[in-house]
Amino acid sequence: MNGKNNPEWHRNFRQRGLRITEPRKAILEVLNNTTEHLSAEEIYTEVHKTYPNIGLTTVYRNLELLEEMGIIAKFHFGDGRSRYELIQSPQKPGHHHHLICTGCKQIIDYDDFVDEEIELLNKVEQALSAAHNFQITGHTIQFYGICNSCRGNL
Amino acid sequence: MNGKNNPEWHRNFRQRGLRITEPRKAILEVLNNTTEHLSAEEIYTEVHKTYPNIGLTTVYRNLELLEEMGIIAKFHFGDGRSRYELIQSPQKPGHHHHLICTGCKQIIDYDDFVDEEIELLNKVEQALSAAHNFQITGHTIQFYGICNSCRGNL
DNA sequence: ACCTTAATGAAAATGATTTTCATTAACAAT
DNA sequence: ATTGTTAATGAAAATCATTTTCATTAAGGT
Repeated sequence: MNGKNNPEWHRNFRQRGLRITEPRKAILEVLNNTTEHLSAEEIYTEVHKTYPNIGLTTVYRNLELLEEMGIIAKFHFGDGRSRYELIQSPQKPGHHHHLICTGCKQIIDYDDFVDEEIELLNKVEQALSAAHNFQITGHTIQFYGICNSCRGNL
Repeated sequence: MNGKNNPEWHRNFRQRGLRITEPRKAILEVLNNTTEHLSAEEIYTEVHKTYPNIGLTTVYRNLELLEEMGIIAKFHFGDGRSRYELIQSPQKPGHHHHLICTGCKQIIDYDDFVDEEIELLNKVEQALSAAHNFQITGHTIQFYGICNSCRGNL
């Protein structure tokens, strides 16, 4: 059901003594096949189609797990719910950032200038590490705005 | 009680037909005198000391209002509650970004490299505006990491 | 001092996420 | 293949931040 990359996370899980379960397979399956930034409930709804027994709690629990394993990233786009994205998605560009329409809430992945952004981020990261004695683990860059069609609706 | 900058927001409010009320004065007073990034409840608690009649609802309502008036900014630092900061704070550097410790949740305002960051952000902003036909209204840059003492606690 | 109505506060409602707990099912050992 | 251990699950209840409702209060123009 989800091709050759199975072994990868299987091994990853087993090393930690974690089990390969149907809900886990189904959740990763959904994440693997979307270009969107799904919320827990949206993932639940999607998984539910092929695995009707799934519980929303299980989705939450596994998203938390996957996040701390570094397999998915959790985002806050200002709509009051967390959204999740596979860090290595077959459906997406590599390192990208997000552009959010505050009107219709659509989220656009962009990677124009990301190289430059990352270069600067690295520089800032080093400066901050040194100045504040932090071990930097991640960053967030987002742009907010109003898309073309939402502007029309004003 | 809060010096010479009163007239400023008073005028601002009155122009919109909004009233100058005790709760509003008290909330702005608190925001004016902190270097922290307070949540609604923290603001409520603080205001409550000098104005015990304040309601949490009123705090939320006014924070929303102040945000849409462009007087305060609302942030999400990943601890599940919104946090607020005066955009022009007498207690803070001008345009700054945030460094968050995921251990103890402390938030550090930094402005090293902010000029460079902003320069790049402007460039990206223009590119994104053009490419996606967006009218960009804001951005978020944050770094996450683990501070020195939290690293010790691991 | 009076009126109009914006603003408030308390309580209830909502919505996302977490916790609890009894049941189920992975999978290591047999 | 069968079994035993215990990680994982699902349902229901609990929690927590935020929003809504609605009757009351108080700004501030008259």
